[in-house]
Amino acid sequence: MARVYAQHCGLAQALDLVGERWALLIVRELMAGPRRYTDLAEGLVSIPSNVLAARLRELEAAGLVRRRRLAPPAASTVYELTGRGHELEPAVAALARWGMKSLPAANGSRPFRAHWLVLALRARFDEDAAEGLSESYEFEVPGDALVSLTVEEGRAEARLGAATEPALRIVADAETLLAMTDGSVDPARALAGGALIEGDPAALGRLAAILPSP
Amino acid sequence: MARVYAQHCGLAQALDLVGERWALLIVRELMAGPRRYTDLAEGLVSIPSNVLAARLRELEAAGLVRRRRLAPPAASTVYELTGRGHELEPAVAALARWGMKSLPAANGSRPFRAHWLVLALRARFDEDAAEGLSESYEFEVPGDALVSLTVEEGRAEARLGAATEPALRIVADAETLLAMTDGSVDPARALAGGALIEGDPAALGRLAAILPSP
DNA sequence: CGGAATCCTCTTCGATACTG
DNA sequence: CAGTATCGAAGAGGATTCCG
Repeated sequence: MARVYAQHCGLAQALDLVGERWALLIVRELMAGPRRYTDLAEGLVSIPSNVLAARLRELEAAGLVRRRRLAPPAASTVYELTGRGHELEPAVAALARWGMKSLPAANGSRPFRAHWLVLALRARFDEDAAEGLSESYEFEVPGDALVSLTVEEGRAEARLGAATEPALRIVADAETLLAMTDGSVDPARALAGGALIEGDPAALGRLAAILPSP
Repeated sequence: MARVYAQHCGLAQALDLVGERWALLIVRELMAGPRRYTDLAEGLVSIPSNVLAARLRELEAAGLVRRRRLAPPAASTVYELTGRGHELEPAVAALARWGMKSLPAANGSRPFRAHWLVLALRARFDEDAAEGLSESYEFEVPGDALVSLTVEEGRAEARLGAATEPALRIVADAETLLAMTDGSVDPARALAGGALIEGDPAALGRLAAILPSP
């Protein structure tokens, strides 16, 4: 085993498992659900194919990722997080929350993917501000991703897919949506920039409250 | 700038700043307070000297670490976290909490340092279980570190140094203390193994409650 | 002795091309 | 679609040396 810290420290142990380059970004990709090899490559933007293959092997060996062969009609292989892999979410969200604060405003020079919204929403969500709240929101990038944030009794779940009876639907391009959830664009400015908002206008304020600026 | 992800994603941004090998472990070392170059090298156990120098330069350039020259009597340079560096603590604690779960029981084969207790205590501390509690605990490794955990109104602070009027003092070797805070050894077993416990016996139960197994 | 810079080797990464 | 193969460039690891 090469390049491990092998120290009796939880942080060092975590980094021995997911500290290598690209490893946590692969976890990010899988947080939104199972994905195929090529989807992963696309979502990771610039990962060399050999490195992706190597990391998947390592993460599988570490018990964080599982590969599964889909049933015949869709004959394809997908990768998904194991339970242990899902347990990384609080740590990944905490890192994302920290990183957001120094993220340059979206200006088109950095690539972004609509499904990254899932992590951004989880990272931004403020449990205290959402106390007692129960409603859902839907975000759509036409022709790309559909992301929903469902709050139940103050607990949030962000995932790919439609929301059931969302109080609010926001349709915009990926750049605008990511900028909104990063806090660099507020809903009013996004609206002016071409975003389409449907639903209860008051829900917009509640949404802003439970996704405070980082 | 080499090897950056440059993606519009908080996690990628965080990893661009602290994702390189050794970077987060340097943050771990500095969480317990300012340290000199040689202290860092000792606490990181096996870091090559050139890599430590390079990382410190990068972390300083990123605004996470500051170098400071001490006043004449102690004429020496120390490194310390900036405010932005301290903000990493929740993320580091979350990673440590995750990593602890798969940390092999302390068996002497992996190096450990007494001051890692500071991170271990912060990672293990359970705010919900500590609600309303106010008392402090002191951990000592004779001839090495003195660590205190101070809980005030359910909020914890772990740091190097003595506690004021601790409800409990535990004196043991580093291995035993780290194993205790990892949850792999319970206080009763530690006592049997030679740990010295002074203070209110009931405080031992309260301590175990606010540091649940990972 | 603290705080590095240097030299060298070895591994990994990044980019691209290629194959079952 | 799901990887493997190849190859140059960059970093990590280890030991040693240098400077105040």
